[in-house]
Amino acid sequence: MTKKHASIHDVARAVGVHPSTVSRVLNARTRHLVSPSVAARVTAAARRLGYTPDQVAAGLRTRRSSTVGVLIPDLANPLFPPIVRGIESVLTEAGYTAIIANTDNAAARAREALERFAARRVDGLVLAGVVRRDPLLPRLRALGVPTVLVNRTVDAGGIPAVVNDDAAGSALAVDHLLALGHAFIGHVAGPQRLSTGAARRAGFLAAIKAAGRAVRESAVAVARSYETGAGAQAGRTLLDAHPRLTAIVAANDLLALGCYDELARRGLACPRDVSVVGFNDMPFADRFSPPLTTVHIPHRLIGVEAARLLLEAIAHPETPAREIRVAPELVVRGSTARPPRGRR
Amino acid sequence: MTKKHASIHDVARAVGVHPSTVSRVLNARTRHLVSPSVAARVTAAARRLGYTPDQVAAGLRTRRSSTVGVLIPDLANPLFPPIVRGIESVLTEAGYTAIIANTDNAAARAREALERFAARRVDGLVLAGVVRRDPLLPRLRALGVPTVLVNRTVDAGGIPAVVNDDAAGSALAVDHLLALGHAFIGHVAGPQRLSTGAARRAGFLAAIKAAGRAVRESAVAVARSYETGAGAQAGRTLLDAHPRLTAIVAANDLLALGCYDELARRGLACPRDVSVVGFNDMPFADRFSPPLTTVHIPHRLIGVEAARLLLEAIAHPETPAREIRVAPELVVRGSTARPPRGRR
DNA sequence: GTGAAAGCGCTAACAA
DNA sequence: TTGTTAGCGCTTTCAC
Repeated sequence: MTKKHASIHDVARAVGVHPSTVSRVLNARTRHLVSPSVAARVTAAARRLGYTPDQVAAGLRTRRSSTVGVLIPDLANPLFPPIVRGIESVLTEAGYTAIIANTDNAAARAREALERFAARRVDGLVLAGVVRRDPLLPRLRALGVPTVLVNRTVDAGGIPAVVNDDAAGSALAVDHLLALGHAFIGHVAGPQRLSTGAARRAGFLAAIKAAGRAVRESAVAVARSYETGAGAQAGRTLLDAHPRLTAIVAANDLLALGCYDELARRGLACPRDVSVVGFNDMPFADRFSPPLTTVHIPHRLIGVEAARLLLEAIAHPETPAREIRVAPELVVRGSTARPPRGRR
Repeated sequence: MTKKHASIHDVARAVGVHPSTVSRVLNARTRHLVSPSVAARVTAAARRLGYTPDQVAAGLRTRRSSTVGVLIPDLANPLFPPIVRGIESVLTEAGYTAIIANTDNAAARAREALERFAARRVDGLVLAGVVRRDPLLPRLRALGVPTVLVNRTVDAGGIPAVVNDDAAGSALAVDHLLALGHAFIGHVAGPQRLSTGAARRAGFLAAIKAAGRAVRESAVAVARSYETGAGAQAGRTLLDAHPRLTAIVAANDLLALGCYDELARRGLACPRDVSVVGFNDMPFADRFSPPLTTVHIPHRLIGVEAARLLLEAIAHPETPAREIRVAPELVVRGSTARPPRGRR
């Protein structure tokens, strides 16, 4: 807060009019209630005095903070900036200010952040990092703040959400590999406590089945986290169990990168020996070696839709929750090719 | 803002005590003024009623919003998330909430964001995207809000700033190339209206000179922006003018990537024919093809230092501005090698 | 150690 | 069309 902002009172005195009149002029919804000449003088005085309405004080009175809390796991994870920008763009447009907090996937930090949001009386909440059975749920319900989930969702339902169509994404990856002639495809799955991990895994299995292939549960290795190291380890498990595997669908790009590492460690070439498909299409995935074939998710759009849903929920709190599922697209690059001869 | 938060008044009534007493208990600085027994009952009632102090209302009274505005060009630029996280971590620790706004390098959007910050009565400002002669400067001064610059700085001085030691970074890159035996090194410079572009360019020239080599201004091509395409174009200019160049220092990693592209277009191999050094060490630079040798900047640390400086400025507004320069490090990877035979 | 009262800057209901 | 008044939830000075 700075030295001394001019107040509505200062403007009123300068014009020789009552403060409420100034308020009326400044508020678009009530400006027509004041005579044009006075309005003009008020506007002029406000500009001359460098008057900036105190939005916080206004919020105290109107009981709306014009503020939205955005909870994400980690801003430095390349997945989230586009989502946040999408959210922010529509929120700003609507006169809201987004407040961002990182949880680093720690439940305790998420809880603290939620309490800070509550202390600021946010008008709404966007949660980008929930787990399927999120411990925050009861507190959320108690708070009664309009909330939208984005990117990941919860098992319970009842909260509006905007997510990628993960099953469709897995199918895109599997069908691409099948079309290339791969007969034996493995899956490096993400953590199953996350909706993305579970949905991509289920989608993978369903797509294999839909193609009339044998579904072997052992062709799926679950990674402990969405990080490169975990991907390498899961890749190793998979390849140890099935040396004749010719393709891997990874549940995200980092896991795919881990698979790259494990393949290199074994002296296997990608895509010559084993094809790899990622998930997310993170920035610069086209610069990897080899350039990564991956399922592109329109992250910014997901953020935009989430913010719109939230504005809706704020305006009409009783509207039943709905889930928006956004369609992903396959981006074919250099990490997939036909399987080696004799392994089709 | 949600349905009905319990207020300090509710707590007071529950305990049968005056609201001011509740306030005293809740405020660490005045708690000792109230008897232990009453304090205990107040605390219990507050917890039972689920009372969360309204930080906004408190701010109205104390004239401190406990809020800091952070202005960045683009959150989706991998440079900024680590800086923001660094800022946020120390600000949160100190009880402040960061509000982020993106400018997309548009002066008009920066101005709007600044006004929104002013309307929220932020206690401080962190600006990450200033240009050397920033048009925001006069308005900033008028606002009188404690401000810290980060990552880039302005020519005028007088505002505390935390930046990378760009000259030192350029020297690191040049010396590395010289040590490898390169005799003719070019520079793809960043936009000169940005302090980083100017400082890295100056540092490059100075390092060449310090090594006793001829300084040719024409060995520098200035890119229009810090984007891949601009890097490719500048690289082309450079290589057209000096086909015998064996190494390029790029003013950031994206420009380096552009150089990769231009080299590929010419059928030149990196690092066999031409070595390339980047600047920033962006995430996954080690995954590029070839893995990028680059000047690592401790972005998170820079954010941390900036926030500390801001807290200092908020606490002691009259402290003279100082600039903190953080030391970069060279990370040698696969994009640099000895020059081709006959070109040393 | 506790209560009373004023007021931060604004909006909104009611009067004139 | 304009003025009056009350109060959002909190902190702080002053009395007791």
